[in-house]
Amino acid sequence: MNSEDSLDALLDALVRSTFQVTSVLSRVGAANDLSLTQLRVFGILRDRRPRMTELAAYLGLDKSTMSGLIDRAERRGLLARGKNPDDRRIVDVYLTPAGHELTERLYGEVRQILAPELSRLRPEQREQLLGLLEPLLNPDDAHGGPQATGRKS
Amino acid sequence: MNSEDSLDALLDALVRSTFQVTSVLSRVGAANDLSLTQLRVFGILRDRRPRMTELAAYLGLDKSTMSGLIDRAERRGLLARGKNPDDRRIVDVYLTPAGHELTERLYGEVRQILAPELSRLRPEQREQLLGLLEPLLNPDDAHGGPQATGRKS
DNA sequence: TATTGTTATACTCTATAACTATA
DNA sequence: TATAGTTATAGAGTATAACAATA
Repeated sequence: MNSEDSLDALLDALVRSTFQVTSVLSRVGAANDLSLTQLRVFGILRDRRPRMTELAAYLGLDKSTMSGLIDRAERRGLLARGKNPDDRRIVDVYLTPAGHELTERLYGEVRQILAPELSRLRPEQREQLLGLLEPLLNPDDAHGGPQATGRKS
Repeated sequence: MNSEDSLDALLDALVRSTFQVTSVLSRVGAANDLSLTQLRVFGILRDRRPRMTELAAYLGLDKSTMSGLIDRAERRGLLARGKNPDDRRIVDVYLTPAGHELTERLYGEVRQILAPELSRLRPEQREQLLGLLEPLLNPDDAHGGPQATGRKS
């Protein structure tokens, strides 16, 4: 069946490109003693200040795993724990200035590595790719309209 | 600069969809006591019989890490080590029948999870996406021609 | 001597279970 | 009682260094 084959081929390409990008992220992280998971934590913390449980849920990790992860990064001065005055059980997490700097630097490195590949796409192709990735980014979207809806470039 | 912005947006989408797919792969792996790395090993072994060093190089891991990884999977009867008669230093690795079965089953599960999202793309959009991922899959391509070159559906 | 792979060691990542503090 | 987070523990993943076997 043709539709099945096309799905298989796409799935395969998707998985392989996923490993490709993951490999870049790991490499950049490792060069700075950060695991992929920590890189992800830093990415989330770029514009948020979640509590431990939220972070764990978002990453699909146990809260005890989060404790260790945050411990190690905190010990390096890259992020900090804050107390919530309303509910003193809650601990929220945020990047220190050093953590912010590092995060932006790492994103820059990733960008430098991937930009050459992506530059092989013409601008309108990049726009296309961005749109086609949409279903993966919002898995539970009500998929009524065409994919060109709410995004104003 | 507009071209810069479009690159940033695409990079961001690419990283996020990477984490999305990774999350699916991890979940499916974890449900069968396989790490992401082992899943990757199994994916490679699906149609190859590499030696330890090749495998390590391909995954970007140290050979000592490979030893442990292969040890644990071998202990479960999912893959095996073979001796090379030409050069007795070489150890090559291959899936056992049980390993093959498991691998195909896992790929099926991944497919079942991702298919609904990808089905939101029309067939010609899937074809498009497949083509647009090409630059990521072959990072060192001489990028002379259009991306529709050597792949025959 | 150089290469292939394993072993010893140390650290990170991860989950489960038991715990403390707060609500 | 229930929730937020930490700690204790154990196993997997990882790299570095030292090693054995083969070339």
